[in-house]
Amino acid sequence: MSNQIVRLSIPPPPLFDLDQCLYFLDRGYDECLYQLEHNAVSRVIKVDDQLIPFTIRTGDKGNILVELPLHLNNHQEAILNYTNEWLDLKRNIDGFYRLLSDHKELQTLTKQFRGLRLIGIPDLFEALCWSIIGQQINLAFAYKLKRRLVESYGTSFDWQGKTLWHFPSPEALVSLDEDHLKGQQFSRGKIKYLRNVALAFTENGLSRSILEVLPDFESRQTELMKIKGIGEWSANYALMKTLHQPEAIPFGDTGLTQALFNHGIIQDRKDRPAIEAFFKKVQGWEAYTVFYLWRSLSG
DNA sequence: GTCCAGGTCATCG
DNA sequence: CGATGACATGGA
Repeated sequence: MSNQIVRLSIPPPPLFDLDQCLYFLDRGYDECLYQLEHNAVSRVIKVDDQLIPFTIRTGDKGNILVELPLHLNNHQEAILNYTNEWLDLKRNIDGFYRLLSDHKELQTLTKQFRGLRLIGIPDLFEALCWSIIGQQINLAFAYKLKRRLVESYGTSFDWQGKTLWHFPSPEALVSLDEDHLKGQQFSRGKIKYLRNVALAFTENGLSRSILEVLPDFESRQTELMKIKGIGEWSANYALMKTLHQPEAIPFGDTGLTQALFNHGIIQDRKDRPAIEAFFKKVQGWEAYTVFYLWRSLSG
């Protein structure tokens, strides 16, 4: 009955490799918002307050296979839209590869990670909260904190023997329990900032679509930085991961400066003018460059 | 114990 | 404006 599955096959766009994307998703961190198996990833999305589970796996001939429960078949389109956003399937990244090929230090990335797409965080609220959680702590710890937040305030759906979690809603985090989160090793600062972000959504009407209507990168950045706790790094991180805004560069990011240093592009990690000068050379593909540089950190 | 980690804010000159 | 310090907490 309800455990029957529908399978959809998506032809892959040029310069796309699902295995590269899955490999990026599986860097050894304790991720709680999707579950990886061999050649597959499963998660839930929310449509009109209903949780819809699905799995993306590699099919033959490089095709992308999307699976969903038969009784939720009416949500096919929402799942496909989400998949397109999440894995950035609709973008022609020819220009990016041409640019990298011309770059002495970075051309190796086009071979190493061929077909990798900018894996996004389509939910703006989640991206902003994740940026706050990740501020100034190591990633392993950040994932631990995120799991605690999600399992305390999020929602879950059981499918195919898996419990799939969805990130908490702004409404759920507005009324978060400060002492509880303190006991879960959240700092006072992070707790306050998370609530500020939640309030921006519930009280001030912030949303992804509000942001999209704004005319340019700077106005979106300014809008996000009105929130106490969202600085330049967090705003740009969210714009990069949620809107795939090409010119979003998370300045100050330790991973980014580390990677630029590793590739011999900068000598001094605090030399912002040198970093800006480098990114001028990849104009239009800054976010993609950042993403590939991050990828280069984990082998 | 020390140093660092996918920063941000308030407070100075 | 740019510099500086406070904040907070686990992991190597």
